[in-house]
Amino acid sequence: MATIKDVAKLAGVGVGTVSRSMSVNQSVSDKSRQKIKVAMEALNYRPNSMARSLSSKKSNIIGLWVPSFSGSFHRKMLQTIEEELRQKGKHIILANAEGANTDEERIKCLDYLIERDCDGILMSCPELSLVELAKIASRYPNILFLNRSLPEPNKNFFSINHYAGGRLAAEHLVGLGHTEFAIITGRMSAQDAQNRHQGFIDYLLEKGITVDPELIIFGGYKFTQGTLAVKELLGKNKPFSALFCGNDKSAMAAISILHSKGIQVGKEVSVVGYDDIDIAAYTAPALTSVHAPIESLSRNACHKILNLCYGENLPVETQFEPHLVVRKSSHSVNTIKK
Amino acid sequence: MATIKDVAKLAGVGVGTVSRSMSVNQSVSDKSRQKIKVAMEALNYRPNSMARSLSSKKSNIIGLWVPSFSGSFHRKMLQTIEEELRQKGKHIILANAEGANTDEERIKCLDYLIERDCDGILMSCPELSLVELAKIASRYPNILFLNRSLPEPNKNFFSINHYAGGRLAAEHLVGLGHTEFAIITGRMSAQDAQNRHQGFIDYLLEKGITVDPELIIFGGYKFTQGTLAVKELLGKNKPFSALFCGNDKSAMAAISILHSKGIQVGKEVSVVGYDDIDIAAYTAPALTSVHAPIESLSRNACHKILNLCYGENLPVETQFEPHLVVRKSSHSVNTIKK
DNA sequence: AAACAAAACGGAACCGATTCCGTTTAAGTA
DNA sequence: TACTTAAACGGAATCGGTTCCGTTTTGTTT
Repeated sequence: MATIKDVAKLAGVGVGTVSRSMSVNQSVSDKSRQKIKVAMEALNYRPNSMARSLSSKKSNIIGLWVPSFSGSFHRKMLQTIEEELRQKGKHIILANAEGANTDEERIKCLDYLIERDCDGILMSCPELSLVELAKIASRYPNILFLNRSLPEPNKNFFSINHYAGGRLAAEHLVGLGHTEFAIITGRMSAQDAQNRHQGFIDYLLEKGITVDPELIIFGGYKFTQGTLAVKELLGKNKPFSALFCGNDKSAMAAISILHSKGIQVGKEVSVVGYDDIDIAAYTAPALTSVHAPIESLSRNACHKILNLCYGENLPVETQFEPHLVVRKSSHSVNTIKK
Repeated sequence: MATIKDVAKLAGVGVGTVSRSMSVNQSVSDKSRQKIKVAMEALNYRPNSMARSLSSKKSNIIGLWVPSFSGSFHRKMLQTIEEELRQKGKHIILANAEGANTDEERIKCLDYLIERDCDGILMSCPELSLVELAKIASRYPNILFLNRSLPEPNKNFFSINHYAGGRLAAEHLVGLGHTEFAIITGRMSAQDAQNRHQGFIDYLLEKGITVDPELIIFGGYKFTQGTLAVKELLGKNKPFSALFCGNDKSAMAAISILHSKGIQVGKEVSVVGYDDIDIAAYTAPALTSVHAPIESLSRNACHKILNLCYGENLPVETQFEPHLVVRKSSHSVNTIKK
């Protein structure tokens, strides 16, 4: 593989000139630029990214920490971030914490990214405590936390107001006249699952409605967990007319099971999901869901990390509000009663 | 940040000794090792991976090219590869070709990986022609192709025998007594979709069964595409008792739509999917599917790239046979008739 | 104790870029 | 034409590791 020296020799110029010719706004004569261009093509020259990184002290790599690839939430995030950073010529390396069940393992997973000299890291970990996150941030400055929030707004925490999202779902169902609720939550060790749940029940409480504790199943965000949770729910043999699910995957599982038991979703039971993933519009019936603006969040986090690591000056927001998308899986309770 | 020189100075040894102490099987006395360890800890030393890469001419990065993150197929692949390579201390960088619709864009996406000096590349592209792949391979030696096959077996092509998989599905349904078939395929520009389809209809042909061309919908692997395809299918108002779907996502969409139309899947209509993704066991009814051993394929491809790039000597297979997993969505046609 | 092989070691050379510094060339002004 | 100033340039120093080479130390054998 040809090096910059080979190019310089063939073009009859110094290595400095070749290097300068590769970046804009550097004073190199058109004549030299042309000679260098010819030489590069003749030698099929491609700059060595490792040498570049070493001398410029920029790896042009951003690390991305995700708790799994399975969920639509993080898939969307991954997809958006990859697109956004690739456009800027940056590369991402991945750490999937799927198998990591303890804080220690989660941090080991992070160290795997740090050791590679990423310029910055985007971390979407719903489970590490805020204390733990603070420790991490002090040890490693260029890190942003996605889908996490602090009590007071912080420029390095990008969050969706899931509490408000939970309230939106409750408001919608109460508005439809429902009074008997069931809930399938995500893993309650995760901050976002807590917030969604809390928002939901807080709104109900304000309206004087309480949910039978037996009808709250602490499930998870996976399809399979949703399946098990609904089965458990139905096993209780207690009436409910509305079901709020922690995310769309578990809502889809719920719809599927309810359907197979001959219960008509959108008529006998209203189901509301969360996240508004791509396929929510295509389930049968189409799923009413709280839309979480993951894409905006991801893009803004990318902007911030670009500002931080490469001196760009892109606009950044850190707080994102969900909104409700009403489809066919939720229906007025009055119709049901008659 | 402390460098190896700082460590050497503090430990009172040469830089060579420090470097040697970091790799096993290098002759360094226990005394020196100890002094160096102490110095490293005192300085909180972490080797600079870029400098390391430059001098060792190994980036320890493997590039991964995938056509999208959306499908379960590639998600599983990504997950397996990430796990396998991380275990070996390698890092992966991603190129998602989601938006790439032309060969040119797909190759640009590949160049994005090459420019980063990956030691090797794993590419799972179902759509580039074999000629195009050959060109790529000649330009860039350390590349393996996943889920692609050549007429004759090739050590750099890792493939699942999808043709046999298609036949398995057909054999199963014919065995159940079905004679009236409908098919929803993947995108026929993709090699694997072609093979699955060809295997299926070839088996039927051998049994003297032909499929009404109107009941073959050229759909896609996405849930949404499946939804549209089934609707189109039902719009034809032609009878069929068995439906073969190009993958599980579209099969799930089919089940959902059929169910909502009051058609009982597993009784009136048998549905067989392909891939056997994790949630296939949890749909209602549970999905009969052709199991594609993506995990094995991915692991073996990792082994091969480790052998190729780092002189390891792991066992490698390149051909993988699918098998059928019978669940509740397929049923004998005799029961239906009575 | 002498002789010798093997282990341990220090340090220079090298990997392939970027950047800084001092010099040459070109352009503009009087 | 002579002088000034800026643009263009060549090449050395640098980034932080690995590895090779020649020397010193250690340990074993006679």
